[in-house]
Amino acid sequence: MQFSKSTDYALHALIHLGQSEHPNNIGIKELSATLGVSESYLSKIMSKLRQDGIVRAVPGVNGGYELARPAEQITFLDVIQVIEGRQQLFECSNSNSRQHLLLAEEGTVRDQKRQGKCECLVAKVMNGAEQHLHQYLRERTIQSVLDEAFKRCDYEADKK
Amino acid sequence: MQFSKSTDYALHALIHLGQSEHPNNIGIKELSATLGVSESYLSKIMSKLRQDGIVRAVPGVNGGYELARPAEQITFLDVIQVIEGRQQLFECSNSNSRQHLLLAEEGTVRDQKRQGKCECLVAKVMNGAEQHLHQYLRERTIQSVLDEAFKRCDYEADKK
DNA sequence: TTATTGTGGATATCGTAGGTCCATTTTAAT
DNA sequence: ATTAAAATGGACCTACGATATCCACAATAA
Ligand code: SF4
Ligand code: SF4
Repeated sequence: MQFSKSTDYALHALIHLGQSEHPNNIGIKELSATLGVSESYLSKIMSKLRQDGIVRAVPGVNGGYELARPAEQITFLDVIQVIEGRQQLFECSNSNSRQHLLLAEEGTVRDQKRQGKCECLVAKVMNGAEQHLHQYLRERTIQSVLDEAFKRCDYEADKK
Repeated sequence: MQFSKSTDYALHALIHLGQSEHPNNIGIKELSATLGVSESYLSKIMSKLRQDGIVRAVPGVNGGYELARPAEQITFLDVIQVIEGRQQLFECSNSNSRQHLLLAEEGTVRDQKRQGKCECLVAKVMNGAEQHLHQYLRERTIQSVLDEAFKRCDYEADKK
């Protein structure tokens, strides 16, 4: 149960894009050099981010990547879901077991069949956990990290 | 980013142990039949739970497993950590990159070296998320699921 | 003493994370 | 229009962990 390295890379890449003052785009070379990740691999990740509308990409001379929307509208949850996929944290694997009958919500058996969803007591706890996690990650954006970094920078400057 | 099937099995096994009225222990055969999981595999999982003091096991005739402590003292977090391990949700993979210098806490560089910990801005967000998740999972116990199941049972009985 | 039950090591399979390479396509600059 | 720079996507590779099985052995209560 860990976030993949790709998520790590994606977050750092987006932070770099967000902090950049350049008017022009940022190429994979610069990103690769900054993060210390191979161009080949990083480009796969950037490609995913583009497909999901997190960044824009332009090929050709002086091309590169830029954020597709303001950094304050790119949440950690967005990034994580693009890279890790959107499967649930917990997916029941044996809803046909004997035990299931005791824990599943009898009253909504028909709803389960209709929607393919499972609202048993175990899943309820786990899905609740997932919702909490998502809520937290929805409140953190690329911009919020940048803001904190700038704040800290100012503080360091003041000391001198 | 998903919990493993083993975690699923472990939770269900513990719920079965907790709900059982039997004075004697419950063998792997019964657990296997109830959950619909092979004896071989399930015994591995039970073994882990035993090593971490969640259940007690006794071999021999009429042996089996029982909870090592009351069900209200076995949290979801306990179970998950035993099965999934205790690695962090997020572990930085390139703290030597150029970018790291901008985000890491300059003022505590020496602390980082001493403790081997990383308190940068990205990790701060992710570790915060993990703490939230853990807090939620600490508040749910095997007993709390059983209680809800009983409550629902009574409700169903009332309707009849 | 013995039948029963859990333990742990060896082994197998399979999917996926992590990564590389290259041919192709797209674009801006000239 | 040409060309060089840059992103794209497919093929391919490797290592590792999740899932699972089997069996010899240890422990225990009847
Ligand atoms: S009780 Fe819930 S988690 Fe357990 S088998 Fe049924 S649906 Fe799955
Ligand atoms: S900023 Fe944090 S997450 Fe990023 S490389 Fe440095 S320590 Fe790792």
